[in-house]
Amino acid sequence: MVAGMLSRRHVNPTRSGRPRSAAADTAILLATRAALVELGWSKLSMGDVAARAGVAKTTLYRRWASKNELVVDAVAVIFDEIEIHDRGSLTADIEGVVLQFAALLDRPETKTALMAVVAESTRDDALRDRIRTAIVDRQKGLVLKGRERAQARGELAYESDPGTAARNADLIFDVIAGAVVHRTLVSAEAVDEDWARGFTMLLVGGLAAIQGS
Amino acid sequence: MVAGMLSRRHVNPTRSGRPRSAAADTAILLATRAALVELGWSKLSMGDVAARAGVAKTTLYRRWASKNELVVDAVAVIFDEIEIHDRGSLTADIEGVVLQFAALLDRPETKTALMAVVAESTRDDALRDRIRTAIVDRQKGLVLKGRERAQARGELAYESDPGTAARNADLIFDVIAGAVVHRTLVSAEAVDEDWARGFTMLLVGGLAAIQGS
DNA sequence: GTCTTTCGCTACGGATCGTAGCGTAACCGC
DNA sequence: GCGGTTACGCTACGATCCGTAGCGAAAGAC
Repeated sequence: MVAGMLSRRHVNPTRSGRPRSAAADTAILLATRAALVELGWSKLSMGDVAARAGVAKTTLYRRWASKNELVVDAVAVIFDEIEIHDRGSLTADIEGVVLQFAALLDRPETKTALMAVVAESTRDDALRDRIRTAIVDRQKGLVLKGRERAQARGELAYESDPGTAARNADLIFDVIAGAVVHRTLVSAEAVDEDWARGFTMLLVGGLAAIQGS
Repeated sequence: MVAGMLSRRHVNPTRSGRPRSAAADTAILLATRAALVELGWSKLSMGDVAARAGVAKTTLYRRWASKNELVVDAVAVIFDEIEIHDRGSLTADIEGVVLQFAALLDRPETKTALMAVVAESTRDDALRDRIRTAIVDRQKGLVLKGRERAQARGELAYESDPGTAARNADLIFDVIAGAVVHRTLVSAEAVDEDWARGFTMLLVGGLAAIQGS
């Protein structure tokens, strides 16, 4: 489990004594997400989370050093839900990922938490690293997998230079995730199938242009 | 001035008595940006801002109801700096806007504040409206202007249906702003000229594909 | 059974919030 | 000038939340 893995920082390496309650971990993370939905980020208090989870506030601080890290772990799990299925074509694959990602961002706890954590990460390097490993890197894998499939189908050319290949993957990742996030959170409009279709058309058309160069 | 305009909500409509100090307005907004750079969002306190601005804390609360609204106003001004100059081609215009936007997001106060405010806006409709009018709508104008120029040059076709025209403009806006923001804040990598060139190539290529449909 | 660690609980100092009350300062109309 | 009106700075306050410390009890490891 991701959250457990990440929260084990302050744990004693020697395996003796009373073990930590795994149930408490999941209860805390669940309570955190629930509290985010109801209260939002700024009004979320550690005491409230502890009360909801049915644990003592001190237990909470024994596992997470700050509110930021707690929220990152609480939200990271959600992003594991996205999977890239082979739908037969690059266009269909992209549309699928876009809609899945949009569905995730449609949940109140996700949108609130993700943006709040990103905001804090602009001033906290450790937090940014945590976000990178817990969320971003894993999602970038989806782009790589989708490209692989498209190349196997002959829809995309194999990039000869590994440098440009990596740069293109990063670019595509930022365009997809960025556009969906911006549409959902800043423009505050729905990512429906029509939008996904239009966006995918734009992206696939652009990919052809990039490959030509 | 935008900030002043927006902060006049609680002011008495009758024009009598001692007027509000315009200097205090600018001093407060300046202090807010400075505090954001040094402290970040979560550790920003109203008392600290007041002290930096050389005003009483009560004065601050007389003008802004919450920390959120204050920060929106403090940051909104920055986004007015972006202008879209005619650089002769659609590609050059887009690259210019991308680099300007990236330069803005490179400032510590902008990245921190923008994301924090967006995060809060996911739970606060009034705040979202404020963001929309203060920041988003104005930027969307840049897209419209750029398209107009490209159409005049013959680089883009005139959309016959006003509905699709509006949808396309929104799409392009979300793609540009979203990709730049995501690259800068989530991926945490620089938007340099190389990246801008690659992104623009992708976008312009995609636009051609969209127009064909 | 003993040892070790976590647990829940209570209590605490410190910081910040947002508001109220007061006397003073600045501008308006007469 | 001179009341009327509003903004200002200042102080003080209750309320809330933070993060930590100290305690006895519980739960496994050996």
